[in-house]
Amino acid sequence: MATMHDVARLARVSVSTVSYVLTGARPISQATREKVRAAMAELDYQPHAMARGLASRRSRILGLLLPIDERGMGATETAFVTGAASAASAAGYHLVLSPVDADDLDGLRRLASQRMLDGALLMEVQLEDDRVAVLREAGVPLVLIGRTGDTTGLSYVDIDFDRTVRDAVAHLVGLGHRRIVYVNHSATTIAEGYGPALRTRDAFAAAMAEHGVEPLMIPAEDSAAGGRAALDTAFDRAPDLTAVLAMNESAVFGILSGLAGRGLTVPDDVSVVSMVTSPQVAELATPALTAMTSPGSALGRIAVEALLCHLEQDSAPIHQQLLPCTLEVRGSSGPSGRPTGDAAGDDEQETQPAAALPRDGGPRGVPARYSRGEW
Amino acid sequence: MATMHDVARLARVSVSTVSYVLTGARPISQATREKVRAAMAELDYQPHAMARGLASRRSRILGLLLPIDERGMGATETAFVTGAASAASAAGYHLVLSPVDADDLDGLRRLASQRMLDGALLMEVQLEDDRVAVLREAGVPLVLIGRTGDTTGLSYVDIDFDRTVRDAVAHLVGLGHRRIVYVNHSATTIAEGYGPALRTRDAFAAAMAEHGVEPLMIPAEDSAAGGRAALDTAFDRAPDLTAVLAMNESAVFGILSGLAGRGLTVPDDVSVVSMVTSPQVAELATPALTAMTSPGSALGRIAVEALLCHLEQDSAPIHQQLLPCTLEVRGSSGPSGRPTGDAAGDDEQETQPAAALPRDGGPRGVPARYSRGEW
DNA sequence: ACGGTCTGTCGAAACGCTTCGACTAAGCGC
DNA sequence: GCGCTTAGTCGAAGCGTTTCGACAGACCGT
Repeated sequence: MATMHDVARLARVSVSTVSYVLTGARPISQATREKVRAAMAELDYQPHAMARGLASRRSRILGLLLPIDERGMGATETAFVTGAASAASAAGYHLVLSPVDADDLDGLRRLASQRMLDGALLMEVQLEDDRVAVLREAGVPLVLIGRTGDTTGLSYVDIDFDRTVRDAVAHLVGLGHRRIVYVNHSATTIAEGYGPALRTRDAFAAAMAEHGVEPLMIPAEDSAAGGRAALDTAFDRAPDLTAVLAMNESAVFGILSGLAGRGLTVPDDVSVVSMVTSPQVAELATPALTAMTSPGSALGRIAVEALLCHLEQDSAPIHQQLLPCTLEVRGSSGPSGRPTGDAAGDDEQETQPAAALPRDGGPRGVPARYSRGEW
Repeated sequence: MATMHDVARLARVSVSTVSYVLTGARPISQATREKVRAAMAELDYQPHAMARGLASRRSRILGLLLPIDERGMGATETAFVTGAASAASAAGYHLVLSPVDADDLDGLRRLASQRMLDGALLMEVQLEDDRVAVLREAGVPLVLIGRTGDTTGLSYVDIDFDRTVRDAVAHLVGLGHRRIVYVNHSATTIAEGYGPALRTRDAFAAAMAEHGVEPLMIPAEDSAAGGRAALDTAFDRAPDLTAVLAMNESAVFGILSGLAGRGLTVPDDVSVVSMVTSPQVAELATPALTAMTSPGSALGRIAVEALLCHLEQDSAPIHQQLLPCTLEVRGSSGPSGRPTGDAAGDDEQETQPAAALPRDGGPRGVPARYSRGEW
């Protein structure tokens, strides 16, 4: 392997000159630069990552800290990871996958003190997450995926659950549905303070209230059986339901089969919309699921870019961004045929001032569902 | 951050002594060792990864080379990745995720010459894969996930497709099925020489022949619609079919819905077995899919361990290992009720000598399906 | 008492790069 | 023509480890 010395010798310049050609840290004349470039090409020179890292104190390695999660990653997380990896790679960085047990704070501290990571992405952030404090103390620039309860001074990217739920509810209300059941994660998951479950619960209540209809939430275990059980409960408590909004990818398949078991057709009798779902999974169902498609890989990319900003100039402002899931209408949602016969329900929607819409929301006064393509 | 110098000063020894305490490369007296340990603890010393890497010429970083694949990773690949990451982490190594376009050989060469990777795992290996040659030239120790056509001198781990198909077929034949259709990946995928599609195709033909029944393979696009289409073709060509074995996770859901559309019940009228499937996905279907569960995370772990062997002692023998998917019987397979009425079909199975079983196969002479738990 | 092997320790030279200070010319305003 | 800045280059000092050769002493058989 050729080193910088070899290049310098061949180009008849000093090592530092070669380095400056590479990094651009100081001006180098056109002529010299070309000589050096030629020498590098001839020797097939590649800078030695470790040496560069040691000297410059920057490893060009980013850490993706994922909790060791026995049940494994879902499609959304996977998309996130690959998105982050591509973005890092495109920027000339490497992404290391570090599984750290969520409560192995010592392990995390050790990892951080090895000075191998220029920065880190923290996945599956809890509302209260000690890992954040550990990494901050260790001086590791950080971007969260998800949010802690208190986000002051922290950069994060997360799904805009509020907007996502609103869009989903607007879609269903727009189709004439009034009795909509929200199937959330399990009761214990909610009790543990799992952010997405709590945020969507509240957003659902708010969105329904804005449309003047009553919210009903049912928790469900993350499984097909859990979904079926939740459906039974749902019919107990709201026999006239015409639509189900489900947070829970596994449960939604149980709901589908539960409906079929009751002799109900989707979407003619009951509409089903799945939250935070990947197209691949949505297409598995019959009919294919109308779903809020998670911005998995975009989240990954944005998180990496935000982190890189912090690295390039440490005065960079903190980056806090929410991305909504986008509605993709497939076969599992349709007009409500049954109870209420009233036109569409646009009026209720107007009662929500446009000011409540997130930054990039459509033109003022236009309800969200019209400003977003429903391909 | 404390350095080795600080530790050495505090412990009143030389830096090299500290180093020897850490690496064990030379004997150090009990007393000194404890002094040094104490100093390290007091200063909260952590070795600097880059410096160590530069001096020792070993980065303790492994690369996971995954092709940039727009349609993303499936559950099996994801499990593989997390398995590999945990194994690496447990061994004190880091795993970097390097998305490299499958035909960007220059990019790969560049990556390899940065000397950042001690070794690499190559995912989604094709039957002909130039990346292998590139990495070998660059002198990067390598373990393949999957196999090239010619595997001489190469270490790999892969799914034992042959055995997996055999076990699946044995399960169905044992249930009395005679007319079994194999739904493979798409015709173009097969034409491109995608290993798993070819290997399972051949294994299916062989397994069926051993049972004295005629094989029928239908290619299908990787989608629910593709599965439905394949099912139509299947019924055209074999109206009396009683079982479907499907390679293709997406297609299998289409097959299920296609069967329902024809008024056929699973498993009473037709049994369905899915190949290389994760439990999570299998549970989504109704009824839950009897499936060959892929050993995703075990593959990852084993691959990493094999790679580490090559690093520790470069004389290590090449490691070639196949892991079968394990049959998990759920609700989608059952006894064939319809055409043939003959007992079970054990006799045909015995014609395959046990010698063909891989290393850890059950006791000799016992058919595979009895030696494996069917929980 | 004498080489000879071990054990335990040290100092210094790498490892391959970045970066700082210094120096030389050249270009500029006045 | 004077000092001043600026462009372009060099040499050397790190960065924090590992590792090699050297060496002092202890322990051995003879």
